[in-house]
Amino acid sequence: MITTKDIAERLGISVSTVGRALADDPRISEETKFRVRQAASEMGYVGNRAARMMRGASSNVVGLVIPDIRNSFYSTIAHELSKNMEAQGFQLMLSETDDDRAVELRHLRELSANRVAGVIIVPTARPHTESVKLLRALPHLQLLRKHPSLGSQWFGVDDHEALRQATAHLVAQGHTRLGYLGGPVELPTGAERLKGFQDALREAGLPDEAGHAELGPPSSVEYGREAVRRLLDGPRAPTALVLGSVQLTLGVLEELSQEGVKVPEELSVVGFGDEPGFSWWGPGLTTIGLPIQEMATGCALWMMRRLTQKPSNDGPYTSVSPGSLVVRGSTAAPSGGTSPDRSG
Amino acid sequence: MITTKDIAERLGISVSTVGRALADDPRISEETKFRVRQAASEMGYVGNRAARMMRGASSNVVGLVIPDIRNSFYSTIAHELSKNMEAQGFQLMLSETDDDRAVELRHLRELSANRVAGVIIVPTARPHTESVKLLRALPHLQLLRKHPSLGSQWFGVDDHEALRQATAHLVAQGHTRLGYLGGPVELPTGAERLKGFQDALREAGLPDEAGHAELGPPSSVEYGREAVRRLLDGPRAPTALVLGSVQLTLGVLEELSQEGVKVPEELSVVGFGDEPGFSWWGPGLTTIGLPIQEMATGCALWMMRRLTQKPSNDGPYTSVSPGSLVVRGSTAAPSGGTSPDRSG
DNA sequence: CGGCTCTGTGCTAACGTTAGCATTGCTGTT
DNA sequence: AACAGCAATGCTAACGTTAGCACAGAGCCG
Repeated sequence: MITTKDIAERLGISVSTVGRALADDPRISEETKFRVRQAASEMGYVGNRAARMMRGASSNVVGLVIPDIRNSFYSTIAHELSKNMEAQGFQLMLSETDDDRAVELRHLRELSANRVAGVIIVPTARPHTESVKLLRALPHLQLLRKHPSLGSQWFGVDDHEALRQATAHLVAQGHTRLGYLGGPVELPTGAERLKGFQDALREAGLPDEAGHAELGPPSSVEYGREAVRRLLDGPRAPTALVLGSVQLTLGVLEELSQEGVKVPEELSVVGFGDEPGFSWWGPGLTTIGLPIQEMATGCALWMMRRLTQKPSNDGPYTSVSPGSLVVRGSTAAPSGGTSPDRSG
Repeated sequence: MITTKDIAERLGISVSTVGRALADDPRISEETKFRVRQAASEMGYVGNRAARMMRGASSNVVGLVIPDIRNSFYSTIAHELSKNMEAQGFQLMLSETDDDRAVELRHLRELSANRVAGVIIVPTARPHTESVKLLRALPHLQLLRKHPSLGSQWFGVDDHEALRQATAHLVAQGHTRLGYLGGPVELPTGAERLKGFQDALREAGLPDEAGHAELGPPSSVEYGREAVRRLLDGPRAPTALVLGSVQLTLGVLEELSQEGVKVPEELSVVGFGDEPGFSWWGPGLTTIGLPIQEMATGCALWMMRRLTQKPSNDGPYTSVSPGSLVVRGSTAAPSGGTSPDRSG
């Protein structure tokens, strides 16, 4: 690798002068600057950021720690972050945890060793103590999930309200036997979404038995397929189904198509997220649309401001984006059930 | 940040001893090792890789340079790479080019400045000269697209054969007016796919006018929508359509659903890639399935071997994965057209 | 013509880590 | 007793870059 020393030797000048010329220092004559730049370009010199960092310069890398990049939820976030950060000369280090705290810890150790400038993380359900320690030593931002022992900077969506709204939509159509399929309560998002489902039932005056919830790994398409099969084959099969994760929705849709379940006649369905394909699934999937892109952009801008501005504005920051129900054809009144007008 | 010096001072020993203890050097007594590890853990010491790299250690970061992570093609690749590399202690730096050579160059400059160990790249159509220079100074691996002035290590799919097969499938069903929608010929993949389409027609003895190709940005869903509209509204609308990119397929499917085009009665369609949603689109999308996951795994293993083994096996390496046609319901004989048996 | 400023450049130290060589006490051998 | 060998540790330099200070020469003023 070419260093400033190589350039200096070739031109018969000192490394200081080379360094200053490349930094466009006003004290260096234009002629010297020209010769240095010329030589640097010819020799293929590329500054060594590791060395620069040792002299106190900060890294231009931000770590993104997410469960799985294949989930379009997260790939959208990665894209928005990357785009916004590239414009300001920052790079993105991608770390996938697969929702495994051991993997999460290994990644955070690596990110710390590489002295990243900051970390944007979707934490696992219960991060390791060391993970928390490592994160707290860095500017960090939580995304979607919010863990109490981490910093109070958080961007997320209103999970409770989103699921409440989706469930209320079904209840308003007369459903009294509802199923919910989502992530475990150990995850803050899982807990909030389940609560939104349950609260909507309670608000409608329905008994607790009206809602049956199946909870499992939220990133597993396969689990979605299994769970919906179990739900429909069970003794009190629901007439309506609410979903609490994108991947589970994908699994459910595949399974329902394959099994030929008639939607909305036999079963009403409300999905989670709005993927390409949801609009053309069966009669069109009614689903909870989330402003992922806006959230990701906000997230990127916050981190960039935090890293480029002098006064470290570390005050608590929380941004909650509302979801919005996209009504398509997959929801209707239950075939043999109560009418939407349940005034009795 | 805690350094070895801090630990040394606290324990009243030298930095050398601390460094050796942490490296588990056999010359250091077990007792000292224990005390050093204890102190390091308590003080939250995290080794500084920048400093280590200055002493000649190589980076544990590999750059991944792709057009757009939202394309599930690429997110699958990123996932497989990340997973395989994490197991060996490597990290992934994600760079999106949006197929813009200026952005590509900026990213490669950053990756070089950060002294990444290697780069896996899906190059833009015509990378900048400096980009080529930067890449050639690093272990690098091309993915999908193959640029002649870069190294001869390449992982890709047999684009020509995949499109030839898809087109032949339609021709065998009796179609004589076919449309193709794909990326520009400037991209190696675009050129190969178009050629596969054209060669299939030629092999079937069809005249050149039998195939009409529309070429445009392969990563634009919106372009897919526009182009299919243009194609169907044109004077000699095709009875069958072959697609040459995942994103274009997504756009086409959305547009066809929305416009209520009857598939396969009015139009036969063969998609590209096999996304969730393709199976439940209309009558089920006949599509070109690609072994992305296997390819990505191979790619990761190659790079890991290249970076961890001593003899730099830089010989030319090419791995071509075949695609496979997944036949579903979106292809059939043209309604008013020639019969499959065109023996005349 | 001595001393001043100004311009352009060089010297040196420092960042955190590690490898090579030096040093200090021991123990065991002749 | 002298010395070799060994275990455990310390000292120093080096990696590439940059900031602070030093310095040489030129031009200018009194």
